Amino acid sequence: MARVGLTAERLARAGAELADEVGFDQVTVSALARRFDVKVASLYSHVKSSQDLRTRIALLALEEMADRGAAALAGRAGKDALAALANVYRDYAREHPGRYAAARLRLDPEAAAASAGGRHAHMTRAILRGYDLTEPDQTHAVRLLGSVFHGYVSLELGGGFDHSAPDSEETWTRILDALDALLRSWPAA
Amino acid sequence: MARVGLTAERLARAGAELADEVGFDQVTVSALARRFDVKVASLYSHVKSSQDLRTRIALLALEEMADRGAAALAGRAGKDALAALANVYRDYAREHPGRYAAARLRLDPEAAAASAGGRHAHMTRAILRGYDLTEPDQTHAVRLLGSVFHGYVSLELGGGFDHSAPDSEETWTRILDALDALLRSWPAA
DNA sequence: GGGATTTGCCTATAGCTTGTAGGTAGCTGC
DNA sequence: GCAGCTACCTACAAGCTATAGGCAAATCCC
Repeated sequence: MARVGLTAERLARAGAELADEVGFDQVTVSALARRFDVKVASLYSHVKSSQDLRTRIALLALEEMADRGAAALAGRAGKDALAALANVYRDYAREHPGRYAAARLRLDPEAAAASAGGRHAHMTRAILRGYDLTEPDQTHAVRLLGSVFHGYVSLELGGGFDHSAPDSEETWTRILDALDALLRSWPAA
Repeated sequence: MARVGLTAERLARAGAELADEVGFDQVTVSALARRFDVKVASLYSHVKSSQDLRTRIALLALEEMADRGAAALAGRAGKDALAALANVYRDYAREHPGRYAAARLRLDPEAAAASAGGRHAHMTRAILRGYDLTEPDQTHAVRLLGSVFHGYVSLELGGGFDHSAPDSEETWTRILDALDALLRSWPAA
């Protein structure tokens, strides 16, 4: 009875890979067991449920994205920082569509609190230090940026911009320009 | 053997209701059969597969949203039109979260072509007639608006803005103001 | 080193879901 | 009123989630 060395950690990582290969909603306990060449029931010693597995993958993805974001923001400010963080999200989503989908999973409050969600919000606020916004406008802007990043990436990943000109790359650049301009002259209430 | 009067149409409608009640990804052929008090296999005469059912719900939702959008846009222009269409999406998503999720389903090209997707793009372009944008900026703007609408609604629905001030209502208003301002002074390339 | 304990993976089982094949009862048209 | 179509049925196969209980490998401890 050879021991493979399963842990919740390894399962989450393998689940993340699986998600990128076959899509997040195709990640099942069964598929993961097959990948480790192990019986399904064995996984339940490490993971509470299918939902628990998904949550772990989501937390992993959020953490990875936050790490990349932090690295990208280091030493940058203003529009430079804006573009850097935006590209982190977009590139991550294109490299790891399954993980990105996982990161969009609705977490229960407890998991959300333990997640890297706070780091993400913090990074967006850091960007806004390069612009002249005070509360509550800063929060409005944080939410706008979050919406655009997530919305664009999600539509692009869904193939929404595939078959029409101009190409997505150009639009992305121009949207970042537009956001920069908007933040520099944010309209008063 | 009482006949219930199942049709693909009725199944899609009931599926949409079910989605709003329990979430789109909880919509199963089995659950729908229970709802009609009918055996599961009976549904397969009307619907090719679980995927087919989901697609029909998605098409229904896209159509409903497009109808609402068209009604809201009638007689409006400029910022008025912008806010009207934006609110259609947001309100629809809040009234019908399951249907909204369905509308985000990735459709195969054939289904996409037969969907109301074209009407949605057309409506967004109609709004931009109130602003001074020429191609390719108009397309960039269409994509930006789509991203913001979808992104914001999606984050809001996910509870992202629930536990922090200011409330989502205010942010939404200010984002629409900001988009209007941005479209009026869209930065040159 | 060897017994006790913990831990990792196992078999077995039950319930739920998707999907197919083939049968039967009810409606429709003539 | 009966022929034929259609709607719904039973039966079944296969896959996924989840739990219970068992055996063996690793680890602890003297």
